[in-house]
Amino acid sequence: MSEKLTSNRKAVLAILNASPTAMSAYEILDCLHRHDSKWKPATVYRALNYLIDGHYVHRIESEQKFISCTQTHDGSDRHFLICQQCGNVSEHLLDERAKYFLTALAEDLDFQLRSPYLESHGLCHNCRNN
Amino acid sequence: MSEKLTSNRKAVLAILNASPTAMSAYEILDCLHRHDSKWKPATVYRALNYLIDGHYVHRIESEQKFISCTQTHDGSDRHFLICQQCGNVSEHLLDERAKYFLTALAEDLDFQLRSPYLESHGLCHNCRNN
DNA sequence: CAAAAAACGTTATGTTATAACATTAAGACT
DNA sequence: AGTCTTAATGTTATAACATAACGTTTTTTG
Repeated sequence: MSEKLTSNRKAVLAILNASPTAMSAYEILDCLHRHDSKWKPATVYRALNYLIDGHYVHRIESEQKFISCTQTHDGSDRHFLICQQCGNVSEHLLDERAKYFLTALAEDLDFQLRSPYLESHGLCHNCRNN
Repeated sequence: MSEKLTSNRKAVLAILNASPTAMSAYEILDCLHRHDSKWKPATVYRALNYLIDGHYVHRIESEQKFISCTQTHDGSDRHFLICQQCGNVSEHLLDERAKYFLTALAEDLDFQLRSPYLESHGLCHNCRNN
């Protein structure tokens, strides 16, 4: 859990840790520029890719944004709930029943699912109740 | 079903109709340039957005690509199976059971699903059996 | 300490998508 | 048909997302 990160990677992760919403790489870059103008897109993307490989961070495919990981896991079988109103993203693990269901649903269509994964868009608890 | 399309829209749709795999807007643009150099990105995107609104075409969110629609429907409750090997995309409707399952899965996490929708990545029948 | 590997800095460029505004084409109503 | 209106298009520019390539520095390790 606590291998140590280089300062670049730590800086990028710190920004994502402080954000409940997913951020684009360039939003992260803007944030970093407040402290230091040295940052360049490639540097941010390199840090992000490392953090993603290590499951410190996830990429939300449907939004091309990044969010810090809040779960202990091996990187698969995730379920992201993305609120369309406030932008908050919550991360959950797909349970066995859900994994089975998704796998079987694909199987019925003669398709071998790579690995169960879900991104769901809608309204979070707070936004639903105004 | 058969309102008539302008020539730009017809041209873009014809290209997608001829492709079993999803195409990026710029791949479509390259195709169109073989016949006429007049095409510009904005023209292609305008046609695509119109075709998407009319459910002639879908956008595959996880790939930022476009595919022609093969189902009759109102635009919701789709399930796309995207083959990682050959790139083919097949489109299906989520049945009531699947819609219920996905909605309940979100509901258990205190989240109100916008509308059931799935993009699944894996291996299609052909690629699985080499 | 020397060699190798990993990370970083930097520049450039590739890819995806839309804003803004002028012009043309199409439909609708006397 | 003529004019008014709206829809579609052409065109230019630029925003937003992402990586290639290559040289340098730092870290690891034998």
